[in-house]
Amino acid sequence: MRIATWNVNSLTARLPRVEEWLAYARPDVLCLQETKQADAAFPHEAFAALGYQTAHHGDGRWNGVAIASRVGLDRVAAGFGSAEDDQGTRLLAADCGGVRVLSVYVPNGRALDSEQYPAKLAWLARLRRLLEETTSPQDPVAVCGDFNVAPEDRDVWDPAELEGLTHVSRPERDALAEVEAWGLVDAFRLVHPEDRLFTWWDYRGGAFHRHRGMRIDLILVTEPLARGARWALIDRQARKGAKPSDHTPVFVDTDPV
DNA sequence: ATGGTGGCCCGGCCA
Repeated sequence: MRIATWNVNSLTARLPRVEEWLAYARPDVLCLQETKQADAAFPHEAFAALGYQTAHHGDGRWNGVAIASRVGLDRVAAGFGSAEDDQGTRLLAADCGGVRVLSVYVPNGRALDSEQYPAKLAWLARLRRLLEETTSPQDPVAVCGDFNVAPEDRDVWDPAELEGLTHVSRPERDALAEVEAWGLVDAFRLVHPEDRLFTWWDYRGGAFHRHRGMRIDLILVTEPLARGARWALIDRQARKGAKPSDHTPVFVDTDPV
């Protein structure tokens, strides 16, 4: 089972690139973030034409998450379960081929002194509570998405240059570690221990060609999926060419063991 | 040159 995640930075702008990628990568499940669409605008038919069922949770201009699956899509759950608890349409869950899949778009945080920064930490804590409330680390669970946190120094181009900035701060990394401590491991790292393998590069300043990026898009899996992990890849091809997202997809090949 | 790029959609926010 191939499980993928991709922050597409507007599905309206990116649909041709997503269709192209689905046709050659053929993931069984693709989690999308930053669709920037309302539910009524989501292009379910384009995915259906490629053999994928889809679910979307978005309210228009900002954020928006989706799951596309060709191995079933059941028990779809949008958000954290209550309106006041679900500001921003950043979470969607579904059962796909025997795996509980979550597509998550963690708040950016903006800066360490921003009011958005503690909100980011709180969002990650709320994600852990949702996992505790709705599933078990003994079950096959994949939490996929843009975490807006680079887990370790080997996940950024230059730790010294990022000192004092968001995505690498100790509290953010601790908050991510608390989610993982529920019973998740970073599936990409089961296969690739190398440093400086990135999933996001700023559009500005030729960052992609200068290899100035971060690995902030993660597939976190429970033990049954970790045991079955055989292969993982960050597909840099999708960051090249015409009208790319600033993120590129990552996938893991695994089956529950 | 106190910027840069690209998405939303048209002035400014967001990443």
